[in-house]
Amino acid sequence: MGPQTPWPIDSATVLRIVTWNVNSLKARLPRVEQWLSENGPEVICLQETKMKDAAFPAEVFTAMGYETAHHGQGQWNGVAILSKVGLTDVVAGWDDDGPEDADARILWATCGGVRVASAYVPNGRALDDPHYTYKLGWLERLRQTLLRREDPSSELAVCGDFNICPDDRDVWSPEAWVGNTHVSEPEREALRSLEAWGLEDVYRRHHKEGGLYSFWDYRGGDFHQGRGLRIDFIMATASLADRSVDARVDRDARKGEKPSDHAPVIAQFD
DNA sequence: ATGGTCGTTGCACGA
Repeated sequence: MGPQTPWPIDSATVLRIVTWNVNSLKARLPRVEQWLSENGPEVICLQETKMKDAAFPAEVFTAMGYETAHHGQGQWNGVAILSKVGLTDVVAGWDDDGPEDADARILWATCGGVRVASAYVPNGRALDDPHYTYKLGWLERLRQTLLRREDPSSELAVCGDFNICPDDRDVWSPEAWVGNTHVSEPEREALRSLEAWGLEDVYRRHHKEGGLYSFWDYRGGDFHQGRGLRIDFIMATASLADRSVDARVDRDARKGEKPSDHAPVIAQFD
């Protein structure tokens, strides 16, 4: 299935939500523009834009029919939401009473009646690295934000790069990843805690088998060797997840000239 | 995974 293949077939489409870590929107703009012109999802969440708000090419997306919101900082992080079905009530960052977070990693907006977050969860780097503690704290802060501000019975989707493999099906070699970030029990427990609040991994609802990934390291020919991880999710509340009719990863977007190391994850809702 | 690349920016670090 190439990006030229119509998906979904047509007519019944009400809402398609996409999440895509683009690993620099500046470097990726030609690929992102091309992909949007071929796929035209109603809502797309981007991560790792790696630019300041002033550099965000809103006009490119406006010309394609999208309203946009961007929360960036500069050379690292940065998240965006593009929507063809309205974009209101934008919240950039945490907007709580907690400590300042220098990293631009989360952005909220309401699109077509759905509360949407674009999230770039910290990588963690290593289990003994302070960044791993930051990662777990960041995930708990997300859970607290959901508890305090959002209603699990509403239609809501937290979309993004979670930098966690929920279980061993999501890792190309669980043996090779023992002792690493992305697969540790505290990270997996943090993800389960978000599920306990009321979120569901929409892709996993529709695809139960292993070996289905959304990220492949640039190094070592990992993509062509099939060495990937599934770490990018559309996490939806039950009322929204129940509307989902399918989900897929566009592996073709990982091929070709100057690809991101992540592929877009797409969920379709009736 | 031993590392193997690509992105930022600068001569190193993050993923």
